Amino acid sequence: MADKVRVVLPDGSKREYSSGITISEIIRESNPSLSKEAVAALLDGRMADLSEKVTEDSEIKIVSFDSKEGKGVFWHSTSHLMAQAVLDVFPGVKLDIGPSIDEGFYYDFDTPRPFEPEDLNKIEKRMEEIVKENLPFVRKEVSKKEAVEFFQQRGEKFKVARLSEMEEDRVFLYQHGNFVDLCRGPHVPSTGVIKSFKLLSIAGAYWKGSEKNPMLQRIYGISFPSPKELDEYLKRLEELKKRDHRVLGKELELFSISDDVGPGLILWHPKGAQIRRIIEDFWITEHQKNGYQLIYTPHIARLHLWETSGHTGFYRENMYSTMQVEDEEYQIKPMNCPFHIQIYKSKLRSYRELPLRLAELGACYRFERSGVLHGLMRVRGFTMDDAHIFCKPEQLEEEVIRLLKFSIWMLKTLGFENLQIFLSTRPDKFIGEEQNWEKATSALRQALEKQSLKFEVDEGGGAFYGPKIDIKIIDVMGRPWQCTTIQFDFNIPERFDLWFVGADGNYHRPIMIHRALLGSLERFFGVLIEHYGGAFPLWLSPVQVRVMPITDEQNSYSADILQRLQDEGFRAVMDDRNEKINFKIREAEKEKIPYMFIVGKKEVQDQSVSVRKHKGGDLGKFVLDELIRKLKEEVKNKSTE
RNA sequence: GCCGAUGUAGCUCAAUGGUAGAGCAACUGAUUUGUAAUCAGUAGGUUGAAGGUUCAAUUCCUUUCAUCGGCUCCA
Repeated sequence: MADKVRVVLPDGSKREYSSGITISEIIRESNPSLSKEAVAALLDGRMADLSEKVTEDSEIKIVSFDSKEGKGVFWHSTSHLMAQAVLDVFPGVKLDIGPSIDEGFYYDFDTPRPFEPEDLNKIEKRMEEIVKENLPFVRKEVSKKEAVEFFQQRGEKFKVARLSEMEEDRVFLYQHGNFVDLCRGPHVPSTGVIKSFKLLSIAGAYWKGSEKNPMLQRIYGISFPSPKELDEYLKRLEELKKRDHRVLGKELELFSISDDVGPGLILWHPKGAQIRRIIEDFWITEHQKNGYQLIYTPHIARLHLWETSGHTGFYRENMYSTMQVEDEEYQIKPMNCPFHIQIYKSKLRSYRELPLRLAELGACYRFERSGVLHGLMRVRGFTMDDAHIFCKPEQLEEEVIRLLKFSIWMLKTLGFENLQIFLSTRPDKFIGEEQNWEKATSALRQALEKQSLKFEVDEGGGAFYGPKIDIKIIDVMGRPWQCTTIQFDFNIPERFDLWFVGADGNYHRPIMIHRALLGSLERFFGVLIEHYGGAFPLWLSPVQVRVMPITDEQNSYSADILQRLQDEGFRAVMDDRNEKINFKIREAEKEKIPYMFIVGKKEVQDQSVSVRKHKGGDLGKFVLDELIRKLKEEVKNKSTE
């Protein structure tokens, strides 16, 4: 081992240190301000503890809370901190694992009795004490055998079970105080770094996520380097609560779910239905412009159809039971594709007809387990904005390019600028020819690359019947939602024995693409509500203008304005109740109506309108004609401002 | 489906083993009002449902339905 090591520092400069110096010493010496930020380090690109010794020439980068990795380290360390507190407060509890997640961390425990909400306070109190003790996290390398013995002795059967599945011979233990956990690390230097945390919820979670395994108790939490950041995070949670589509759906009278009707079944109230209708009209018009033909298909079909499609096999658990009609079994549809295929099959198809694009807003019913239902986001009855494209293999790529363009344009028009694209490739279990998979997957990839779209590859994430592209939209709160899905299907054309006559006069198998752009109208509406926080842009808003006379002397003038607005095609209403203008404004603001037209004596006198914009305050007086022109422009542009 | 929590007026919430109360909303009346709540009055409940314990249950117990947070799954 050399006496001296040459180290490339985070700022790119090089320095010499005596061998065995720790990373944190180097950082503290070379850049004290960085040392405060650092939660861990990258040592030659490998995640390392700050306490790790440097014994070779190497490059050091710091990992701070600002980065994804840094957050992971910080949260993971907090989960250890919490686990210690849990063991201190509830002796006899057994440990499973406690990773960091996208937002925060959790730890799974095996407990004699479930945790109660008050337990979280007790655990938090103990955590605070441990933070004050500022215990260092110490890393120790041991053989797997030693680790097994150690945890066996402590009765940590889940740890032992997980260890026995690991392939490595050498494993790492992390200790702070009397708490020892099996862990790859790295960790923050000491418990004192974790200044600010909150335990958020308790949940049951199956061991290793499988229903066959026993259920453990999971505690979720979040932590930050400063109380201020925690505060901001909790405020964000509040904001999310306010935007919750279930809350807004009720407040704004958009939709409801009735016990008497059944869980997961949506009642669209007039205002929600109005928005849906606008989206549907938009969708229909644009599909027609884009070479789709609209169709309608029934809600039920003979069970036989679903046997042919294969759904009774691989999709059975999501299907409702059949109903008996004149000694025939009928099935309510979980998908639209078999119907669309019947339309394809209704006559002999020529290559000249391809690509054939059949589109339908089709209502589907799927059985979802009671525990997974969630407002509009996860329901049992929903409307897919579905289409099936039948094409020749050589048309694939162009078709996918068209699809991507169409989908992205539509999502952006609806207000979603940020998208995430995923390409899912062949899973282990698949049907169809391997070379077809190759062709199709490369068509998808090429289509993405030709438009220089950024995408992630989900290896093996495709359906068993074909590869796919998924597009997720990122809403205004930064959350991803799955919408568009473009899936190839090698299965169904075979099963239904689909053909077209080629230019060569021979029969050929068409390729089929399933696709949905918005996903389902229900889920998309849910996302839309949360994205806009219920304050829809003018073109979507169920009520666009509310005309509000100040006293009943202006009622007739207001009625004229209302009539004019309605004649011009606006969704306008009048509030001529015997109330103060402040009160009317307050209600209109709460209902998030985009424009309030206020008319009093002055406006009647000079035949004008005072305009107030939702959240925008008083815009001043306008001539009605000019105003109508402006608003029409705003609707036409589908402006999201 | 599983684990836990919750379920009281349209909404948000309170209360006690002795037959439920507030604010907002609704309705009625007064008020004629200038950019986020005018005042007064009236009405509103088989306390999610069913069963049990008890002299007495909204409260305790059992079952059930639904919702919420998760697990699992997905448009």
